[in-house]
Amino acid sequence: MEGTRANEQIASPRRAPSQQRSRERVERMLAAASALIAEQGSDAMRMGEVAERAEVSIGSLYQFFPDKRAIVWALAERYTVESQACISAALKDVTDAEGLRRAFSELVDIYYRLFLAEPVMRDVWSGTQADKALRRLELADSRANAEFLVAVLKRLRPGADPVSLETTAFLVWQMGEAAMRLAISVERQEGDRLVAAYKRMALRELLAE
Amino acid sequence: MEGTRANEQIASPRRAPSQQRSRERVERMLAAASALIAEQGSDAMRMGEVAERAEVSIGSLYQFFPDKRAIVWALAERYTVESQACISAALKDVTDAEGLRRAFSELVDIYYRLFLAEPVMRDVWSGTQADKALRRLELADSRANAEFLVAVLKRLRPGADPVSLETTAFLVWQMGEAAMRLAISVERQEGDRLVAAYKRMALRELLAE
DNA sequence: GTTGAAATATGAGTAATCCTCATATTTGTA
DNA sequence: TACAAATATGAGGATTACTCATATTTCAAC
Repeated sequence: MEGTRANEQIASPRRAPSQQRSRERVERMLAAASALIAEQGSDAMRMGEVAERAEVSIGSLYQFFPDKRAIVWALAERYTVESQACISAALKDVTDAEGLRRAFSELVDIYYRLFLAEPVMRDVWSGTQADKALRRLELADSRANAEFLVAVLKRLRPGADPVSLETTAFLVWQMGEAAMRLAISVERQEGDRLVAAYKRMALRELLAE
Repeated sequence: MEGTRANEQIASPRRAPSQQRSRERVERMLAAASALIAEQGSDAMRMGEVAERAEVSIGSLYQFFPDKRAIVWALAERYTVESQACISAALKDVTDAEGLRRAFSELVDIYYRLFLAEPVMRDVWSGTQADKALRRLELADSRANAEFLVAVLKRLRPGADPVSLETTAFLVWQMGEAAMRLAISVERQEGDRLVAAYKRMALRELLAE
């Protein structure tokens, strides 16, 4: 809302830290940013504050991050990589309906817990809705995750139209993210109910026909 | 991202225009804002630009809108009121499964067309994800809309647990909004498929048991 | 050990933007 | 006509993302 100019492209890192010293400092910057986001949200996070808390100068911050969004993006990427591995592992060996039911259910639980526990992730995920470049990246990511589901569905329903399976998987996946965002922004008890309802709804769709 | 301070409360209008002259000017301000949002998004919209295009001074703008978000919110409210009437009308007289199927399907189509046609609405709806105050308002609104669905479901499944119906309706509704946002941010053809898939999925859930 | 180039560090300063406020003008009414 | 309330104005205050000229550190080659 403030200095963000056209909100379109994500700039590439200004320079990758190559020395031990700078790598440590970049870690400190990310840790400081993470703490600040957890405390007050990425919107209220001030670059000067990040620098101060990381005990580096504002100039150093910009040496490695081209702009404010790049910091948020760097944090988001960590979660992305981590969860992709998790998803792949959970769905890799599913071969029947019962297996899908179990794996999917567990995956949803894991995500839900993650969302509840990590304020930074929560913030970053909400932010992706408004930031066009982040949104595109998130969609690409979501598609990649949906592919794991598609692979399972192809095994379960060999005759089905591939495009239709893609659509279903992508939609189910995005609905899941929306359900999580919703669940964490209401009372815990209602959130639990919503997540459970999403699970039912998604599985009904995935196992249909 | 810029001047937005703590992103918490929505300030009330500074003053309601009571004279003919000022009412017209406020209309011009809203029209200017709407045009600018359509062109470049609310994030890139500059208050100075709104004032200039509305041919009023920056001071006049702030006479009636306490801050930038208030303008977006004023525009959002118009859509909200309008669509609430539409939803109510569509679902009011539904009494059987086939009726629900038809009404719901039509409602989704209307919403989808609205999203496709109105860049301002699109922008505002994405914004609600990041802005906490707007988000709360949107959730309240969504709950109100879901109530219309609940009323229908209670008629269709008198024996069902009311809390469960509430949860289902609220979830289905929020999923719908997420599906719309998703559909309009991909290629038109894929968007159509996603909306159709959402319809199937939602109806399967609404008509289940 | 010296040297020099590349990497890194610094923070005062620039630019952009939201919003305020003291002041001036217009409107409606007694 | 007089006067208060409503409305209009725009220069300027306050923040904040981000730049850049300059200083320091690292490290490899000799």
